[in-house]
Amino acid sequence: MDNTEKPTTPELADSTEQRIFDAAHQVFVQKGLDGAKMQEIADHAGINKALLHYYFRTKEKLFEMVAKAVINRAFPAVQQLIEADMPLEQKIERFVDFYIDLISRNPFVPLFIIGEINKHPDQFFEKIIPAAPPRPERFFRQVEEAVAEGRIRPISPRHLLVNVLSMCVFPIVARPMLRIVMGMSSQELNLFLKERKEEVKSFIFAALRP
Amino acid sequence: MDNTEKPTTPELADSTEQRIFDAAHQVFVQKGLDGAKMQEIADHAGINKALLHYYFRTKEKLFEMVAKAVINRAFPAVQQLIEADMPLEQKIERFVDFYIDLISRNPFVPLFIIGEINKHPDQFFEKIIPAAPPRPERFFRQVEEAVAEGRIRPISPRHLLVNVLSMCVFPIVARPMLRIVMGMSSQELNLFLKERKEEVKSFIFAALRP
DNA sequence: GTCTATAACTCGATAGAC
DNA sequence: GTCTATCGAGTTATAGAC
Repeated sequence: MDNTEKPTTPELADSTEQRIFDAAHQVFVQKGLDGAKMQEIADHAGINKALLHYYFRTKEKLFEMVAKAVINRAFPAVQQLIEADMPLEQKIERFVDFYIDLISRNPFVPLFIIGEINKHPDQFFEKIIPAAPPRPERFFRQVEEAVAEGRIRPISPRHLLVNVLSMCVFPIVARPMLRIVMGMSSQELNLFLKERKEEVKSFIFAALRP
Repeated sequence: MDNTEKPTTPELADSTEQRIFDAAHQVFVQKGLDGAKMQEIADHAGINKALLHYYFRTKEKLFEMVAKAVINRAFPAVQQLIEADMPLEQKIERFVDFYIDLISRNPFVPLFIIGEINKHPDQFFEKIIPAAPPRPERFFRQVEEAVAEGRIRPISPRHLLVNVLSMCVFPIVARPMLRIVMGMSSQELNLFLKERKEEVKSFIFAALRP
């Protein structure tokens, strides 16, 4: 099963360049810079190794473009929602639904970002870091207001955001580890992950009761 | 700053073999099988590349030993606590404290386990998987009892365990990503992570109120 | 633009002196 | 046990024909 979302720049759709880029995206995200081989990317794209270099010069440059695309795709989606003009409770609900869907469709992406930053911090912080990182201040203010109004119990807005993120992202990313820790089969785990949206939302709202 | 816990088999402490193993542990856990280079391990250990092969034959064998050590160090600690004879509430408190400490001292370990299972599932499931994985059934029963007694509100025991795990592990593992998402400096992030133990515990107990 | 062939290089592994 | 030197496999990158 491959549920990786592939990026598509519309004007170049189905061009050789795009096919290479999509193949590289898939392979790099799953195997990382070191684990990915140019031959494997070429095979996935259905073309010859030499063409990779014709279009992208080096493996590093190709990786750099893929990594940038991944980052610039992952963060703005979150940003939009988190900055939206919407009551706090509704925002949290939508955030959980949206984010669990997003990660489920791209289960390797968070691991890719975190792992590659750990392995190649220089390249990442020099060349790839996003132009416009999310600005969660508005969300933070909404939480503070809700606390002041007594609608929710007192809580640090940052920790709330991190708690929500953690419960959405971690179980999907850590799938293989959960199987071991909880002794679940692959099917059991899939069922379990399907229940997550509702479970996470009710857990959060239970914790926020005044 | 390097806060990686290095394993030490006492009788061999400071032997060349142990120095190599410690170096390999550090490098493999941070960079994974593909990213780690034998030269780098040799440099860390302060000896020559050839000695690595003298003591451990091949890179794969060395990796295998390190991976086994990591697994057999990570899981039993969790298992003990989760199976302990202790009231649910106290168990959760201790679990959060203990686990956040453990991961803080070994921030790369969860990522290492998850990443390597994704990249080399065969090797992992054939050779490295622990003999005795955690058995969370007792914890699950305790949760069910507490629910039945009305001490806590109804909740799926599995999801509770995963929520606790997620909130403990993810923020530390995803440190570099959090810096971007929340726009924090390195110091701010350290402070933030120090507050986590108390925040997580109060969040969980708030969610469990009947 | 795309391919085949091959050069250049990286890295794990071995031989052999000490 | 430890080192230097080197080999050989696997990969990235280039040359050159079409």
